[in-house]
Amino acid sequence: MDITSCCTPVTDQALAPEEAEESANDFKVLADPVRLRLLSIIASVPEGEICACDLIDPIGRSQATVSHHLSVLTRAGLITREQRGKWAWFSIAPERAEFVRTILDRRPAPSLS
Amino acid sequence: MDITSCCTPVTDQALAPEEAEESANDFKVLADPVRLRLLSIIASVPEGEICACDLIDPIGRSQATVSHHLSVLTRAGLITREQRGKWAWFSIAPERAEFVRTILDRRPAPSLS
DNA sequence: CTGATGCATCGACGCGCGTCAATCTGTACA
DNA sequence: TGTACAGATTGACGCGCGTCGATGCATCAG
Repeated sequence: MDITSCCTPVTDQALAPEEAEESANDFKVLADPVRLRLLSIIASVPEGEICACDLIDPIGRSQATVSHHLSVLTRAGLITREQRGKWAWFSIAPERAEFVRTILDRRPAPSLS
Repeated sequence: MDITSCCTPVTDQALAPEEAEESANDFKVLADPVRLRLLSIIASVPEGEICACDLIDPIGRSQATVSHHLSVLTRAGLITREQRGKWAWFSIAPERAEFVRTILDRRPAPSLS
């Protein structure tokens, strides 16, 4: 099917209100610069994981704020948290690695704004 | 490169704050259920375009609100607006059709929440 | 036991944004 | 002209969320 042809529907049917609500909630998780930067830092460390204490300085926000965003990302299933002694270690959720890579590739909606 | 192997960085380097800001702004456009429903309705009409007057009822919001969201989507380059007499016709921006299809496929972040 | 440290949680604050009624602009038709 | 209608814009309101200081809860060292 040629989607570039005239008068061809891009999708087969409209989203139900509940579906739209869910999708919007998914995008809300990604609609914050601090969360995107946290994702990108975690995704780029060679060890594959990083301690929460090493995320506060590069982010430049309070410890409470960083902890809040890490909790949002964890609840969304994008990262995983592992307590190790008094330190919390975070890594990209393995089954979401490909998705996170796509997100951080800066190709979600090029030439917007 | 095997991204599923242990200790392999998912991305090569972290996002700059400005890049993160831009990406977050892109996602903010999609982080609203009304905008997603507008996109999906416009994308699913067989004619490939639809009058603004035919979008108010199915959305179930005021004319002002629908107009506002249409303006956000237009400014983001996701849809195009064409004035025809007293009516405004909207269609999915051709160069974004593939992107919009991906968005509406409900695969942005499956099994979230 | 005691003090120090890492991190989550709480309460409060301020800003941004989705929403709507009212208004304004422009087009169509008589 | 004058009326009717489509739709963008404005101003105001309320809620959600990002933010931070303060506090609580662990763990570890001495």
